[in-house]
Amino acid sequence: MDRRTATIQDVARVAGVSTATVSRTLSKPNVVAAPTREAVLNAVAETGYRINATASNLRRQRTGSVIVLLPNLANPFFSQILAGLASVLTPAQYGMLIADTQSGPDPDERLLHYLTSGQADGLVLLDGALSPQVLATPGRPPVVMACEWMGRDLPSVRIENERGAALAVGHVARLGHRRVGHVTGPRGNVLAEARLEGFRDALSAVGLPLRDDWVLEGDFSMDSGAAAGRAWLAMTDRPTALFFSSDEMAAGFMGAVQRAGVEVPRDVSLVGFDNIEIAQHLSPALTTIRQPRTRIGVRAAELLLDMIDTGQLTGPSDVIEVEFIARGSVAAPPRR
Amino acid sequence: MDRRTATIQDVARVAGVSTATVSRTLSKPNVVAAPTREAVLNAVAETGYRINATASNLRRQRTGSVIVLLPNLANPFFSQILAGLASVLTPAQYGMLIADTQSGPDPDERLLHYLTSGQADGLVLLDGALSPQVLATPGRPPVVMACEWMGRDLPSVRIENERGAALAVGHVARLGHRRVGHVTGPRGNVLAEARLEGFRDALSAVGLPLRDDWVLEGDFSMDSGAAAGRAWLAMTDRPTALFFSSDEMAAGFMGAVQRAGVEVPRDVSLVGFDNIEIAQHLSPALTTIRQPRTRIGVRAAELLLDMIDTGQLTGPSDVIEVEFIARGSVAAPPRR
DNA sequence: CCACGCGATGTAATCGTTTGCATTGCGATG
DNA sequence: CATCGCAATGCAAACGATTACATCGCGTGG
Repeated sequence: MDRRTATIQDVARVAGVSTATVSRTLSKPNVVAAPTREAVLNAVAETGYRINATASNLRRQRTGSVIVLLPNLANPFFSQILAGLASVLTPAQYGMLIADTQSGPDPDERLLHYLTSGQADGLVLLDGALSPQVLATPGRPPVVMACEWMGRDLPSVRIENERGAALAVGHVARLGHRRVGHVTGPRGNVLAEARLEGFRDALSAVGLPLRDDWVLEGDFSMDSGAAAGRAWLAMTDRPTALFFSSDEMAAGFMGAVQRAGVEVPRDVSLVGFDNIEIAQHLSPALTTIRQPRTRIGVRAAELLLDMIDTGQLTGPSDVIEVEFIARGSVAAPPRR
Repeated sequence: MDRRTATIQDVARVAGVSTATVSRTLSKPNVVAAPTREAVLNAVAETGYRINATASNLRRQRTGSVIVLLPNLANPFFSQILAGLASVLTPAQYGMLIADTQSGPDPDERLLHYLTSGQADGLVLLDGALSPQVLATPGRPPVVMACEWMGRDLPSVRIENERGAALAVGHVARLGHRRVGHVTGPRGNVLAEARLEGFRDALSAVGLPLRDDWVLEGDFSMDSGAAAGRAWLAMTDRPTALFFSSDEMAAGFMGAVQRAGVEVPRDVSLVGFDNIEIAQHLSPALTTIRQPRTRIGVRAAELLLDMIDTGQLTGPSDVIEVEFIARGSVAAPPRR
């Protein structure tokens, strides 16, 4: 029928009112009289009018979208957080723009770019490796850190990393393990540090020694877990239980040592962190710490929308509980 | 310094030129004289001017972003495709808007919404379950289907599903397996159908019987793979090799039967599809068909940008090669 | 010497909404 | 009956960029 898409002018003409009335009917229906409202709505239906978001945003000095910055899009770890974010942002009529900090040259550069570009009403940061001082940018939009976090002054959603480590260590200690090791996340990562810290504290809380050679450095990936597995195989004096900073690493470790003939949990007990989907499907199923990633996304989005609505640059932070999940990868230590 | 962010007017004033010249300097630098250009660029630097994307888009009748519609954001399968998409869209100055078709009420409704909303210059569909007739919308933006696809008239990027199935079946047949089963993807899914078709054809090509009771229905998920594992355990007359429509299902199957004491590949051989990251870290490592998901995303984005640039609603399709990856989950069949 | 062409820049309309302010009409109140 | 208040609507100015068209200078060829 119409060659171009209908504008508010077309609707106004068809309904016999001004564009102002059309706009008001759509945004605050209660201020226009019932008959008028009906006429406008009919005209909208007749013309197939869809509000032009760009024009609306320009006039209202907003963008209608939030940017989610994450370190690595290819990492499935973030998918569920994204799903949580989307489940809040979409109903609230916000678009979710995804950007990868790794792919470009300098991550900080990218963050700065997005902060100043005015392309978003708010940012969600899933990358804790970005430097805090960038956030001093004047006139920047509200920012929420999810999952990883840095400055204590920035609103954030995080989980009980230390408590997760304590649950893991407590569990294996209770079963009689006295030789407990840890595979960390990447150096400098806040989550990794917190879990390492929690591991250390938990060890001393249950009176076990902390042996530096039993703390292996990983980077959350399966590959690094497999590397840790090979390192463990090469040890002469091995820990009997290991706590991993991520399920991925635990899975990589398990595969590596199993292929070398080691039996889990008879020869070594493993505790992961995250409860990713594969955990329950491994053989043996992986004992782990569950962190509700969807909820992290949901809460982060809620916090951000609050800040956008109120125009605040600060806001509350939220800590989400973790849960210990006992499965088959842990048993009493082998007898010497 | 400035309370608000600088506009093009501010730059024009500082540089002592008109806004038109500023705009031209930024968009087509070669048409302005060198000294003027320099003055403008200095003014831009001085004022900290950032072009207002919303205003620019309004005037240019575009949005600067593409929408990626996917069935389920929480499914890590899509992360790498997203990464591929982002790696092309971001450098091309396009924002990537992510939307989930599952979360809303009616997926078709959602698609229609995005097609008519004018919020994007193009769409990438990762969900083949959407009905084709929706795409008849007049004035819709260009659409590319990635990975899953439907009408043959829509530009798409797909992979050699049939050939993947043939590679898998050929491999196990060559090792002597004569009892080969299949675990499918969800009924109605294009990928699942193509792989099932390829499986059937491959069987008859190598002269093996197709037994309906050896074709189990799954839905790509690990859970459904584990269910298939339990079904296999309950069979009195079992296939000795299985081809799975996804690695997830193969992993779920493997875990389930291993926990029941079955040894892979001694008792049963498994071939997956996708080559997800975990495949090489399982014990035994999973033999599978690699599909380069990042490249799927890259190609889809390239096709879409081409269509946007040329204003075409049609375009070429692309088929991406798959590759057989031999690992430890396949061996000769057990002796009877 | 004049006209013409061309390169560089300015003027102003335009994209499609939203919204402050003015206007209108009508019932209520003094 | 004049006035006031209020609800409903219209008018028109933004929002900040892009770009068709006009203008201006200047060099060049007839």
